[in-house]
Amino acid sequence: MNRLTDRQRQILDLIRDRVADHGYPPTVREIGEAVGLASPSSVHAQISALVKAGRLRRDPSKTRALVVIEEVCPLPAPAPPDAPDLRSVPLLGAIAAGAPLLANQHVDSVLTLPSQLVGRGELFMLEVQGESMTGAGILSGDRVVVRAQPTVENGEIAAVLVDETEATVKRVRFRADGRIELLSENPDYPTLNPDNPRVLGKVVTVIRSLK
Amino acid sequence: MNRLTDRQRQILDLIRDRVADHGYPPTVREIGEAVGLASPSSVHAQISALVKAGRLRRDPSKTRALVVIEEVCPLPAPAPPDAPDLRSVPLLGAIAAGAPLLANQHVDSVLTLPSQLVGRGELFMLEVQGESMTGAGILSGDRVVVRAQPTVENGEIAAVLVDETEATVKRVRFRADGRIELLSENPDYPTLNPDNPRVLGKVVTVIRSLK
DNA sequence: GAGTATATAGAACATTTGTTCGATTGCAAA
DNA sequence: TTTGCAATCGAACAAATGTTCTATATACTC
Repeated sequence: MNRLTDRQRQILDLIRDRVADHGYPPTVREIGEAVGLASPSSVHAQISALVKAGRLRRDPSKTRALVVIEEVCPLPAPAPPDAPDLRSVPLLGAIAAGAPLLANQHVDSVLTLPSQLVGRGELFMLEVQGESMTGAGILSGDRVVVRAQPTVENGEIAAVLVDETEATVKRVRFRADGRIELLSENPDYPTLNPDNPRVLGKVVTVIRSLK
Repeated sequence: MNRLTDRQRQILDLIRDRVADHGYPPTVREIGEAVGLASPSSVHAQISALVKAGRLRRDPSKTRALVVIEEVCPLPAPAPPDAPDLRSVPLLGAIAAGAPLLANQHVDSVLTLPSQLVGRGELFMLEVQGESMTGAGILSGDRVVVRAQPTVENGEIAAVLVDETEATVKRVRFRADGRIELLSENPDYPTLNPDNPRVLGKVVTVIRSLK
């Protein structure tokens, strides 16, 4: 990622300051006045750059709706040595073809969860996209904790790799002929009969954050 | 000085919440939507009353420039410091009539969850019974993490005490006449119009363990 | 030099937003 | 009943505000 320019850093600091001082963020023109930019469009350009750099969040078509995103300290990977009954569960992003599942570059973030909740074994987390499992109470945006294991029982919900690229969460059915069916829990979505499915593991927990 | 009306208190809480949640205060219309006032002028009237009561500061001719003036009060003990970013969330069992909510005898067990997931504030957990919220992806047996707060925004899912005895999880709708409707997310279940509902808090997280 | 990218300015526009005004409703006091 | 008050709504308006477009200047590259 690119470094921020002095002016961008100045703007970021200003917003932080104003929120702390006044309780609400400044407007585009207020920022311009404070940092010496005469045109709202100039500020707008800088803001957009900051948003693209991931340092600022902006709610479109709302006024005064800027939120500074604080840098997460790079945490050299101290991987807090799981307290007695806590587990560190990595949230995996895109899963590249064939790559070892838990390679570090896939880890988006780590959540510490009690083993009471997620149990034992090798764990990882996926964010569910799409509505195909709403019937089972798994909505788009939910995160599922998966226990890595090469197979599951008939009818269990699992994370499955199809096409060697994408992981989906589906209910698994083993047919007598040895093929595997992936059932959606939503009449609008089809049942999949993938050619080379690979079971990544069993979904043991569903977690949803409500906004 | 006059006492605040329920609605005024609700608006005050809402602004506080929004600043904490989003980083910037709501607009007049957003407040109206959240507390069940259809016209910006109604909200405007309430805001003016709050300003006159000294509970709110408003910068004239600025948008979204509301600042809650906190009552100076005897800091209620600064909440036991959990580990850095972990929160201990008690699972509450039956809630007896009128008894203080977090009395120890109600605590069934405690789950340690990352504040990344559950956020700030006073938290507790309930186990959902019944199918009334399946449409929102909340199934019977799920556990919900609730942030204790005296009110929520229109349309949010909350834990509400009805009949002073039982806590239910429902979607809350504020009507203009001041009454509260509790909406189920399941056509087989009715909408409730309880007489003396008490909002216990907002549902911030849903957790399900699969067998 | 020409060409390109970046930063900024200025004007114009569409939307958001706070505010005002008049009308309506419900309710309690006279 | 009438009167007054408080709360609300709906419409309207003016100001604030985010965004877009075009233009200019500066620095850097080839």
